[in-house]
Amino acid sequence: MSNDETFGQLLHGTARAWRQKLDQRLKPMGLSQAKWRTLMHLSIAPDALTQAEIAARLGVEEPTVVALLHRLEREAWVTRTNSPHDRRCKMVLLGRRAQRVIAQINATADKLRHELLAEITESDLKTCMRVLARVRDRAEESDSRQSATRPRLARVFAEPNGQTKRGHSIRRKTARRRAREASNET
Amino acid sequence: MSNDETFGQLLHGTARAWRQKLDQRLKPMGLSQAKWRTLMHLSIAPDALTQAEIAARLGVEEPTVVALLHRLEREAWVTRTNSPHDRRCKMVLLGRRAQRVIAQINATADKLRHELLAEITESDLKTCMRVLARVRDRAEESDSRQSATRPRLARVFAEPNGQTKRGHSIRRKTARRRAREASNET
DNA sequence: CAGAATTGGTTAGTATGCTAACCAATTGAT
DNA sequence: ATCAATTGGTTAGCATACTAACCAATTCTG
Repeated sequence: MSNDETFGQLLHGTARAWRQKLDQRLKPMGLSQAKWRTLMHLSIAPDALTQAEIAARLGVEEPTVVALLHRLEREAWVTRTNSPHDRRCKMVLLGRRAQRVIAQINATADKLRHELLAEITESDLKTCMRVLARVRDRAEESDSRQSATRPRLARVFAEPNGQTKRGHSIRRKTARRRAREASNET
Repeated sequence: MSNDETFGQLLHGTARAWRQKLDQRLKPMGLSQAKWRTLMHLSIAPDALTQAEIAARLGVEEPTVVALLHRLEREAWVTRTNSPHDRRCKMVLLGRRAQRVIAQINATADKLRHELLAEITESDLKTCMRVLARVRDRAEESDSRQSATRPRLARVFAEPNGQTKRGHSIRRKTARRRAREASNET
């Protein structure tokens, strides 16, 4: 009773501390975790992304991305243009500024990661990640059915598949399946 | 490279999914994770708590607690009164409403916890928690010194000046230690 | 004891996240 | 071809968290 009890606290506390620390490190560069993650996904993607794709990759809802991109655009990190293929879409592009410093930014995040994970055994880390993935999947399961109107959140990870002819038009469902495969979490 | 890379994502994704799920379950009762956690700490504590103590137990900053208590008070979950011993302090008390349903609320959270942690080996869980605790502690370490004005986090390190005049005045550090003991994380 | 430092609490402003409700465009089904 | 459903994006409104700046009370120090 008291031992499980702590898991939630611990999980949140750790996530919070991690985010806090990363934000602190990125701050001098005018960034935060959310912004950095967005830029990273943009820099990894072979083509420009739509907002929906960004949302999927970040694992957040679209309105969140709208606000996030507003801030990023305001600070000239990204540009948004209408897609010529689908007038509903807006393609998001890295601004020059971001392109210039992206490597440095990623290096910062990498460094922090290695710092925080130093001392952790490879095997322990694996176990931990397996547990986390399992818990996350459990938590994301629909409690019973919740029909099927809007698809739930799809987590997507950057995968360098150079195709996507129409580029911007990855279906959510497809993206989700792909993500799962690419990250062998299932 | 790609395996560590995911840890941050996984950590946040899991925490997010967990919170989301708990919020979803608590919603019918008019609660959220943050509110529930606050009520839980209040119900566990032997005496009324001050806002600073609540902040320490929740592991968040004081302004966050202010807003949180505003909402809880507005919805009649708690009452706040001035401390007779220290005119700076406000004691926070559980309202009748909360007292009545607190057990049910906790049961809901417990149930979710067991659901999400089912299938996880006792040993794996232990490992995972050990890793998380280690990572959190690493992340909370001050990078170098961070001056000395206000203590940074709620996880505070004050002087062992054991006074505690009238009992209600538990120092932050004490609160922190207590929290740790109560959840046997250390 | 007087001034300095610390502590409890608040406000203001910002960042991230969510849901609900909506419009416009595209796709699908008949 | 047309009407319904889906999808991309937005806005509005809320919840939760932070930092910075501040006031008031208490405690510490010289």
